[in-house]
Formats: sequence, structure tokens, C-alpha cells
Amino acid sequence: MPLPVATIEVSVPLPLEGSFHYAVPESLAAAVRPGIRVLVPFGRRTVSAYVLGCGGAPDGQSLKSILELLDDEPLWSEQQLAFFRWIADYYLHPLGEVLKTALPAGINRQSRKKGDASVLTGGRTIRTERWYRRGELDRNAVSLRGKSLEILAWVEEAGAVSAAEVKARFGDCAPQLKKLRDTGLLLAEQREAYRNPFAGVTVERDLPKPLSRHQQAALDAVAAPLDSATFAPFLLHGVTGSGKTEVYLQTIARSLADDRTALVLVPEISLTPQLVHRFRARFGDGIAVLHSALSDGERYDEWRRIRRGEVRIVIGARSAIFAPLERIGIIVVDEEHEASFKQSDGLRYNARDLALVRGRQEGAVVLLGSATPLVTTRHAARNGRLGYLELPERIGSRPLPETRLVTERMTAEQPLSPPLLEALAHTLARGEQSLIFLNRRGFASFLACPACGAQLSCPNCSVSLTYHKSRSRSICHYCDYQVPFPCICPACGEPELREMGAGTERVEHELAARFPEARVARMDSDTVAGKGGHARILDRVARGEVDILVGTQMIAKGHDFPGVTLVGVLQAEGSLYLPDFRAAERTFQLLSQVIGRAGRGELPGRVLVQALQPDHYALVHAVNHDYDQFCSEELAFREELGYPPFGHLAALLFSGTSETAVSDAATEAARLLVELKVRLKLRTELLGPAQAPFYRLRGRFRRHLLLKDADRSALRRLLTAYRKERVTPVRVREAVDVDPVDLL
DNA sequence: AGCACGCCGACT
DNA sequence: GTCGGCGTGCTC
Repeated sequence: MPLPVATIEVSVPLPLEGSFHYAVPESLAAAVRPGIRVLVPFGRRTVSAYVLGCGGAPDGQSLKSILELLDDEPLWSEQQLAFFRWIADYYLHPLGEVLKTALPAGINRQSRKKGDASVLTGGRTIRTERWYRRGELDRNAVSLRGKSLEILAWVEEAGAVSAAEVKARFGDCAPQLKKLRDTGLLLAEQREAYRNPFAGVTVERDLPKPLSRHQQAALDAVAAPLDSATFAPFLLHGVTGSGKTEVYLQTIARSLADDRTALVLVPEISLTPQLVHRFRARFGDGIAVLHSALSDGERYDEWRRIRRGEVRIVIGARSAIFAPLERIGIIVVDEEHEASFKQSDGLRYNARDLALVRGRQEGAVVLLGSATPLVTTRHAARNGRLGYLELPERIGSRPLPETRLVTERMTAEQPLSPPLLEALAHTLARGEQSLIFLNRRGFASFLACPACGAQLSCPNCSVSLTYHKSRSRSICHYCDYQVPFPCICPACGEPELREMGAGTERVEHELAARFPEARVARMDSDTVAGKGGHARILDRVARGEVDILVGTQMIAKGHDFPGVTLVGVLQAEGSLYLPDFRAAERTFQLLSQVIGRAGRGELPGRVLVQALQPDHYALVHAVNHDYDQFCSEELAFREELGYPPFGHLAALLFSGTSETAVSDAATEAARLLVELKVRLKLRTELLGPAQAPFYRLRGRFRRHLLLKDADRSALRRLLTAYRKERVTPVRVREAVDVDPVDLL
């Protein structure tokens, strides 16, 4: 007989540090356990709270009493709670909010002020459906004919049948069912049902494929830690088309054979339906998929299936790292370099980093897969902190596309160089498809002086101002600084500036004019707006209804275009000079990805990369398909400047609110402060030239900090923290952007 | 976060 | 005279 619990410690899903204690009425004491939710009076409100533990209370205080229990079973195991505690500590975020983030949306119950504690909102419903089973009555007691007899026979054979199945098989047969129920031959009952995102979608089973020498070596390397349930992190470095997915599949199969589970994180699952398809083809049911396109109800059902142990494999975007999966044998992070593993509001976390942390707690193998790993990841592998598994060859020894740099000077009127135009003409003539990549939307991208060469750029952010033809203005995309179009050169006074650069829209027009017979399509965030816009364009390309596809980085990710033999890259250095210490790395990754789009089918591919300054190492090595050389040079550069992984970024902590900001050289600083939505101007007016205590920025990064949309509450917190001197610089170890593998 | 308390400007 | 703006403080 367990002793009745007198008090419990809980955490509430509010931005408050610390935990709270409550008394437990004797009637509820036996059922209270860590990991369940309870309803508690909190100030003048009633809120859900998460039970952290039993006992313990601040001395002498009179405690309020909990109102009711919200769960029969704990939502998380002790081990999972420990994981969330680690996260709260590492990301400086209140534990209650971490737990809330880890839960499917909409299941908490809250009430407003004192009076209407009865009016609770939230609490997601469980869907039920009607099932029929055989009653006691002897079937000969009633005379039956036709459909009724068939239904009865079917239920007898199957044991129990859902109303939906009856309807699917026999059509509308309400009268017959009513008679069967009224006579007592059949009994109806409500059973819990899952909303299934895969309802009605069947897949053909596939079998493990034979492995290449390198794939086999990778599988062998993870086998021992996998079988002995020992934490072991690996970088799986494989060029595009080298068969990383098959390694994932076979490693996971091995984990399942050991009676353990698998967690697979992908950057954006809605963009990679083929991956989910391959998993379902290989493993059948027992897979849960978590991504943003699910309805709240579907997400809740997937979550419950996982919690109940009905699922062996979870595939999902970043938030799937919180899935209540137990006995994890392997965690896969596919495309580990992708920035979309970072959550950038609320709880700021990086799912790729958390995969390592959770893997350590679970004694799991962690596979970080990429063709272009983060240089920090590669560095960790060189130092032996991660195992290194390499797949250096494409499956079937298919060659990488022939790639070369073109340096012809381009103008806005002529964004396509002669060699690229020629290549396009040839590709068209052969009836093959081309891809034109330009990481810039809109029409013209900036204005420049024809006399001195100066670009019109933002005085605050040092990025060029984008020319918006329709509004006849030049606008900074970072801070919304604007100038009217006809203005003199700020450097030399030349009265007429020229439209420079081109966006995808302009390139599309240009292509249509050059090749009137070609079918040109454009894919960027302007053309894929709305649900299904993405798939609509991709399907047209797949069916061969498009000859030339122009697009932004959207065309670089996710989808395979087997018919594409020519890829043209315009303004390859476009992303190189963004105020971000990872700009070179991002450019290399993006370029490598785009280059890899060529020649994925039967025919060999060709790539032309246009750049004004083609000697930058990120461009040169991307064109030469030489990741290792790029990585070495990037690491050398970072070592010199003290950037990660060799240095730490300074960070800011507003301790009252756990807002974390990262600065020094990092655009992170700008981004995080932008998210605080405080105008620098306003702040400067209020605080005077008091920026120094807040952050340390160098050169152009400093000017990045003109911020958008004043937010009263954020400003208030900032000022409060400042006045109370609660703003404390902390090392980046405690902030968002260091690799936890360094801490393990 | 939310909610209450408390202190100063334009309105039935 | 009050309604309501937001600054401040608190939540076991």
C-alpha cells in the first residue's frame, strides 16, 4: 500500500522560472505520479500543470490543493522527463513551456479568471467509431434474408467489424443493421479510433537492396554499438545519389530486430514524400509520421500511438525529437546541415543537436547524414568525437555532372550569358529539360552607379536595396528602409543609377522572349503560394510539360527531376556576402545541391555556374565537387577569426524571461533581436548609446540591427532587464549555437 | 502569459 | 466627476 502523497511539485506552461508545490487531497493521492498533468488553481486562474515529482515543499507555506487529475497514465517516462529538464537548462527556457512544446497542440485545459473555473478551454477529443460484434442470441431465433444474413455471417467470421467497414462493403444498410441490433443478434459499441493520415494509401512492399562496399562498411560500423545499446554518434557523409537512405533503412531494420525503435528526423517532411513512401514500403505499418501539415487531431492520434508503444518508427520534422518513443535504438538526422532543424521562436532548439543528446540518454546510435555536412560536424568527426562513415561513390558509378564556371559580365537586361544561352538551345533541341537556379525573387535586385560602380545599399544593414518596380522604390529586405527610385549615386553624385541584377521573374520573361517555342515555368515562393502549388509545378515538370524551370532554392531541395540534363546557376555568389558567418558554408551547400540536380536520370548532366567573382573558394570547390577541400579552407578561415567550432559566440541572457540572444559576428544576433521586435532606433532613444553592454558586434554586422515592429511587451522586458541589470553575458555554451557533441 | 492594482488625460 | 490608457508586480 503506497503512502498517500501529501504534496507534489509541478511545472506550469507559462514563462516562469522554477516549480510550484501543491497539496494533494487524499482521494487523489494514490493516482498521482510524475509525468501526468493535473488541474491547479494558479493565481486567479485555473491551469494545467505537469507533475515533476512527489513530496517536497517550501517550508511553512500553506499550499493550494490540486483540483483534479488530467491523465491516467504518465505522458512521459522518467527518462524523457530528464531529457526535457536538460533542454530547459541548456536553452534557458522554462521547463513548463518545454513540456508544453513537447506535447501535441491543444490538449491542455485552462480557464480564465477566478469566477469561471468551470469554463475550461482545450482538451482535445478522442475520436470514436461504432463497432459491431455478435450478441448472445441464437441466429436461428430470427429469420434473416439477403444483406442481413451476409452481414451477420461476416461479423461472426471477423469477430468485430467497424461501421465504416460495413458501409464500405455493403453500402448503405442502416435498416438491416437496425434490425440486427434490435433483435440482439448484433451489439454495437463505441471504440477509440485513430485519425490516419495514410487511410486508403497502399504501398507495394520492397526488399533490402544489395549494398555497395562502402554501404556495407557503414552498416558494419554501427552494428556493434547498435546491438549492445551503446551511445555512438556517426557522421554519414555521402554524395548525392550514394545510397544513404538504404543505409538508414538497413540500420533501422537491425534496430527493430533487436526489439528497439527508430527515430528519423528530416528537414521538411512535406517536401520528401518519397522518403516516407520508401519507409512504408520497407517496413509496412507501425510507422508514425509527424509534420506540420497534420491536423491537430491527426497529430494527437499519432502522438498517442507512439506513447502506447504501437509504433516502431517515427519519421518527422524537427519537433519529432520530442516524440514519446521508448527503447530508441537509432536516431537518424537526414541532411543534418539543414537550417530548418532549428526552431527559432518560443523554445529555440536545434533538433540535430538534441538528437545527439537524446541518443546519449537512450544508448542509441545517432546517424547524422549529409552530402555537405556542417563544417563543425566534419571537424568533430576529424577529431574522433563522431565516427566517420563515408559513401564516396554514386550508386551504379554514375558520374557527377560536368560542371564549369562562366565569368561573363552580366547585366539586368542580359542575365543569361552566351554560353548558357547556347547550352539551353542545345538542350531544348534535344528535347531535354533545363533548370535555372537564381536565389532571388522579383524583378530587378538592386541599383548601381554606372560611373563609380557603387551599389545602392541600406545604410543600416549593408545589404543591397532591392528594386521594386511596381512601387518605384528601393527597399531593404531586412529593415524596410526605403528610398524613391530616381536618386543620385550616394558615392559620386552621378544622377542616373542603373537597374542591376535580375530576379526569377525577370529571368522567366527573358527566357520566354529568347525561346518562344519553349515551355517555361517558374517556381519560387510567389508561384507556389497556396496548398498544392508546390506539387502542381513539380508534377508538370515530371510529366515533361516544362522545358525550362526557373526557380529559387526551392528547386534545389527535395524533388528529383530525372529528365533534367542542364542546370544553370545565375549569380552564384549571391548568397556569399550576406552578413552571416556561415555565408560561405551555406553557399557551398546550396550550390552543391543544385549541381546535384543535373543528370539524375539516364542521361549525363551538365552544369554552368555564372558568377562575377568566380575565384571564391566556396564556388571553386563546389564546382569541383570537392567538399573536403572546401571544408579545410573554411575551417582555416574560422580558426583565424575565432568562429565556431574554434571560438564561442557571445550571448545574451535576459534572465527574467529566458530570452536568449546570440551575438558577435553572428547574424544570429540580428535575427534574435529582430525577433524581439524592438526597434533599434527606439531603443537607442530610450537607452542612449548603450548598446555595448548588450552585444558586441563587428563591422557590417553591427549595422544589421535596425529592427522591425516595436513590440510593447518585448520592449518592456528588455528595459526591465536592463534597469535591473539582469542582463548577463553568458558563454555560448549555454546558448543556441554550439555543438553539444562538444559537451558529451 | 494573464490578470489586478494603481495612477493620470478626454468624455457621457 | 469616471472610463481607460499602460507601468508594475505576482502567480505554490
